[in-house]
Amino acid sequence: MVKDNLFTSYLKKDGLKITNQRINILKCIKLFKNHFNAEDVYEYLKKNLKEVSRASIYRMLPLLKKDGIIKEVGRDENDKIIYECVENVPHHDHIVCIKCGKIIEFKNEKIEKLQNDICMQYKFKLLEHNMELKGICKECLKREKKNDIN
Amino acid sequence: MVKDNLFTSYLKKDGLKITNQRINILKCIKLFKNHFNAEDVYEYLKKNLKEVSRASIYRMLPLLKKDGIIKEVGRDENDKIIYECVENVPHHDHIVCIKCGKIIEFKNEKIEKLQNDICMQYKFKLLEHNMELKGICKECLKREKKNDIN
DNA sequence: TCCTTAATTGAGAATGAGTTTCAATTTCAA
DNA sequence: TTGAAATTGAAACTCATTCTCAATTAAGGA
Repeated sequence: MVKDNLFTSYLKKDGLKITNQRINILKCIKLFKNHFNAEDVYEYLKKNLKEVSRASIYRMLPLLKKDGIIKEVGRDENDKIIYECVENVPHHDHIVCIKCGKIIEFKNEKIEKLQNDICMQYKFKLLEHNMELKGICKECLKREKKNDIN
Repeated sequence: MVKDNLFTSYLKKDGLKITNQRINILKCIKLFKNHFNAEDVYEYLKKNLKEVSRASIYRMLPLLKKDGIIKEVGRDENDKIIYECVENVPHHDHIVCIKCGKIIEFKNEKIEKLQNDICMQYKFKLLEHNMELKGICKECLKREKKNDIN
């Protein structure tokens, strides 16, 4: 038997049964202020004496993604899916340096507006977007120029 | 011994030995006008009597990606990495319906301009960008409304 | 052309993230 | 309280990708 609380409403709305495992997974992902993967959830719950099987976690994350609670943001170096909790991580886009890996976060209202316009034009209801600019940062450009004096 | 041709220049530039396998892989990916994965390359070469081992293909694709010949554009339903050959697929962005999977391709000059401005501002040399808008298409919205009359 | 050596290849084994199976457990509506 | 249906977890499984290593090959110098 699980008491009613903030976390149950999502489960109920989605027609999912309220189990301790699901509540614990939900509580856990709300704690991550940054990116996380399935293993992070497993480890966190294990350390905090709320063991949940990996199977349940791997079953839950795609559901949470489908419902927009979390967002898939890529893969890490071990090919694990990286997630972020939407309400914990305010929306932003990324500029990534392909040389040194530096990441700059930014937000541009004009682009967001244009994205909305485009979706209107195609009669799409826009729910989210991902934008990643890839290039070379100031420092790496400097380094490259130096090395060109061969 | 492999004759010099259009495909060898890239390999030479990168300090890679010119092998028939590499030439065949290069020829193959230049033929794909759309997305492809490692298995597509393997199957194509097999059918065309130019068998190359999967190992060689899986070794080659990350090199081609690193050098900007091909681009990683996501994962398919079997979790295979999807690539596209940069010079074969003119630049565009995507609107994806999260309900039915429909993909619309578009290009917006204003957004491209703004992306450039942003990179200038952060002193980044912009090389490429990925933008994906996710939402619900007209048809799926209609279907949803219909089903709401419960 | 012939050698040498270092890179490359391919077959098959290994890896590992994620999925599935199924018996046992739990939820929850009646 | 009860029972159908959903959920769980341990372990087996899947399968894309990577690794291993012996055999082959490219390429530069003699």
